[in-house]
Amino acid sequence: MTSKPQQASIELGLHASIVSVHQNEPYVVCVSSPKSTSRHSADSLPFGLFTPLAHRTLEIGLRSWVKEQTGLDLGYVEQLYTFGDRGRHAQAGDRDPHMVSIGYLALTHHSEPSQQQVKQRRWYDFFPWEDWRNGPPAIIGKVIEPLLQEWSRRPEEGQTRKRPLGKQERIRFCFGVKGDNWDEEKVLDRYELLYEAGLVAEAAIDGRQAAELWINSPELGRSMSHDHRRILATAMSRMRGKLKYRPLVFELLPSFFTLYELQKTVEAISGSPLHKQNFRRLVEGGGLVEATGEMKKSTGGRPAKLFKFRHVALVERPSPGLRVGASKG
Amino acid sequence: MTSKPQQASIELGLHASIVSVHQNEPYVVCVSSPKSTSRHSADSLPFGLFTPLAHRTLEIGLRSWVKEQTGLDLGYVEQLYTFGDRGRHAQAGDRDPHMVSIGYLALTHHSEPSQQQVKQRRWYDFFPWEDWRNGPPAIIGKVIEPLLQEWSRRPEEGQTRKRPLGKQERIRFCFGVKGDNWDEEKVLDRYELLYEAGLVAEAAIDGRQAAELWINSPELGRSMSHDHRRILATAMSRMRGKLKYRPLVFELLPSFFTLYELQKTVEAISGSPLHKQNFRRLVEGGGLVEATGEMKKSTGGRPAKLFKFRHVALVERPSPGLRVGASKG
DNA sequence: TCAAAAGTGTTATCCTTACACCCATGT
DNA sequence: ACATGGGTGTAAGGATAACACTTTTGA
Repeated sequence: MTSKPQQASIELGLHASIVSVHQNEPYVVCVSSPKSTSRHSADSLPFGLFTPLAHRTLEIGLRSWVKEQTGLDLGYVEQLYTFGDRGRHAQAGDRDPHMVSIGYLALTHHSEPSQQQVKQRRWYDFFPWEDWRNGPPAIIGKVIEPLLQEWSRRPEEGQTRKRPLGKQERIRFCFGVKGDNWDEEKVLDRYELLYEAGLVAEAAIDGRQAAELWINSPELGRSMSHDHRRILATAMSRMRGKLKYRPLVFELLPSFFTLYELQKTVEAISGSPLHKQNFRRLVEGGGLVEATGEMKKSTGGRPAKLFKFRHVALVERPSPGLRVGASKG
Repeated sequence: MTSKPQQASIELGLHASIVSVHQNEPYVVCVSSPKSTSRHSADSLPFGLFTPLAHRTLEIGLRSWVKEQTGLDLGYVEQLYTFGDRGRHAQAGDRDPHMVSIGYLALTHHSEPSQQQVKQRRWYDFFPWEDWRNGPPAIIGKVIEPLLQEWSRRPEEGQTRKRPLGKQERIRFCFGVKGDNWDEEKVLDRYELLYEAGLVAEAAIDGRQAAELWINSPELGRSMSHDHRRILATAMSRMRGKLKYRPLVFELLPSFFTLYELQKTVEAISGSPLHKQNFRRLVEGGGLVEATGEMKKSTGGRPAKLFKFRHVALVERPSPGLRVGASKG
C-alpha cells in the first residue's frame, strides 16, 4: 500500500471444469480450439475473462461465460484455485498483459452439447493412471514408474528450490509403493510430478524440458491447451477429497436414484471400487438419503427402491459425506 | 475468447494471514492503518498488489510484500481463496479499478515485530465465539443466538437467492444446537452468517444493513478493515480442517518440542480441549514424531522427552495429520 | 508436601471390513 | 436355469474415548 503503483495490466481468466457422470463414466465439458499444434485439435476448458463492469462477482462472470460458450446453466459451482504462473515455468515477459487464471469446479447432470465446438470428454482420457476401478492400471508399472525412475536418476537442473522430500520420496508419495499406499486424492500432486519430469505433453509445450524428453504417448493422457489439464487435475483432487465430507455426489445424480446408481457414481469419481453391502448400509444408516417409496423397475435385476437426498442431513451431521473406504469390490 | 475485450482494469491484491502460536495463544500479524473511522485504528492484514513485472509468481509477490511491510521471511505459505466481491454486498461502481483479493495462509514461529505499525494480535479477539477451550463461550448463548433468532424472524429483504437451507437451519448448521453439534471447522460459515445478519461491524461499514442493526459490541469481535476478517476466517477454517490430515502444526513449533507443547498448540488452533492421555498415544503411535533422546527440564513438572517431526511420515501415511477428536479435556 | 506435568495400563464401545447368504426380476 | 442387481445378518478386528493410576520434577 505504500509503494510504486507500477501498473502492468492483468487479465483474470475464469476457467470451468464442468463435471458430469454418464453410464458410470465421469465426463468434463471441453471446447476444442481449432488452432492447434498437435494432431488432434487441443481441448480447452470453457473460459473467459473477468470484466467487473459486466459481472458483479467472479462466479457470475464464470456462469455467464459458460452459458455463452456451451449453452449450459450451471448449478453447483465452487472455486478451486488461482494460478498466477501459467505453465509454471514459462519465461518472464512471455505475454503481456499477464494472465492469472481462477479455476472452478461445476457439477451438472450429463447432457450432450448442441454446439459442434463443445464436447463431453472422459476424465480418464486425460488421466488414465487415475482409474483404479478395475485394479491398478497397467500403465503405472509399465510406463510411468520406469520413466519416473529414470528422471529421478538425472541430476537436478536449474535452481533446486528447497523441497521437504527428495525425488524418490516424491515418487513414493504420489504413486505409493507397488500399488500399495495409493491415495486417490493426490491427482494434482501426480500430475505436477509428471509435468516436472517432462512426461506430459504440456511440459514440452511450455518449453521447460528439452524436446527429447517429451514422450507424447497417448498412455500419458490426452493433453489440453495451456494449463487446463492442471486445473482439471485440481478439480479431480478436490472432488475426490470433498466427496467424503460433503454431499457432492447428489449434484451429479437425478433427484431420484437407486443405491446402485449412487455407488457407481461415487466409484466413477473416486476411481476405486467400493464394497457393495457396506456401502449400502453406510449410506442408509448415515441418514444422507431417504427412501421415496417409489421403485425402479429396469435395473437389470430385481427392482430397486428409489432414494432421494435428505437436505436436512447438512444440519444434523458434522461432515455429511460418504465416508467409504476402498475395497475389493 | 470470442467476445468483447471490454478492459476494465483489475487490481489483484495479495493478502497474508500470518499465524503463530505463543504461550498457547494463536496470533495473527496485523498492520494498523492510521486512517480509521472507528475508535481504535483498524487492523489490516499485510497486503500488496500483484505486479507481474516485479513478481514472477503470485506467491513470490506475497512474500516480498510481507517482507517489505513486516520484515518477516515467510516459511510455509498456502493459497486460500480469491475474493472478487470485496465486502460482498458493495454497490456496483464502488471503486474503479476493481479489486480482486487473493487470501493466503502463512505459518511461522512467533516473534515480536520490530516496526511500530506491525502488531501481533490474538486470533480470538477477532472471533471470541471460536474459543471453546474452556467450554462453550458464554457469548454464544447470551448475545449471538438471541440476535440471530431476532434476525431469523425478520422478513427477507432484497433478492432471496436460492439457498438449500432456511435461516433457522443455517443457524443450527453454523452454531449447532445448545452447544451440541459444534463443528470447529465452520469458522467462515459462522462469520458469513453473522455478517449477513448485520451483527459484525464490517456489515454496517459495507452499508448492507441499516445502521440500526449494527451492534458493535466488543463481544462480537474486533473488526478489521475491508474484508480482511473474512480472509482471516477463511484461514482459520482451513487450518482447523487441514490440521487433521496434514502435519501443519509443526510449522508453528520449534524443531524440538514436548508432547504437551504439541497438544497445547493443536488446542490453540482447533479451539477445543483434547484428552491428554489419548492425544499422546495417538501422536506417538501414529509415527508422526520421533523421540530425540533429549529432555526438556523446565516444564513446570517432571522433565519431558523432546520430540521432532518425522518428515518421512508424509510418504508412509495416507493423510498424516493429527486425527484427534475433542473431549472433556 | 503439594502442584504440575509426564507417563502407563485397561476397558467398553463403536466403526469398519469382510464374508455368507437370500430375494426378485428379465432372458 | 442363470445372470444381474437388490437387500440382510453377523462376526472379527481395529480405532477411539474414557477412566484410573504412577512417576518425576520445582517451589
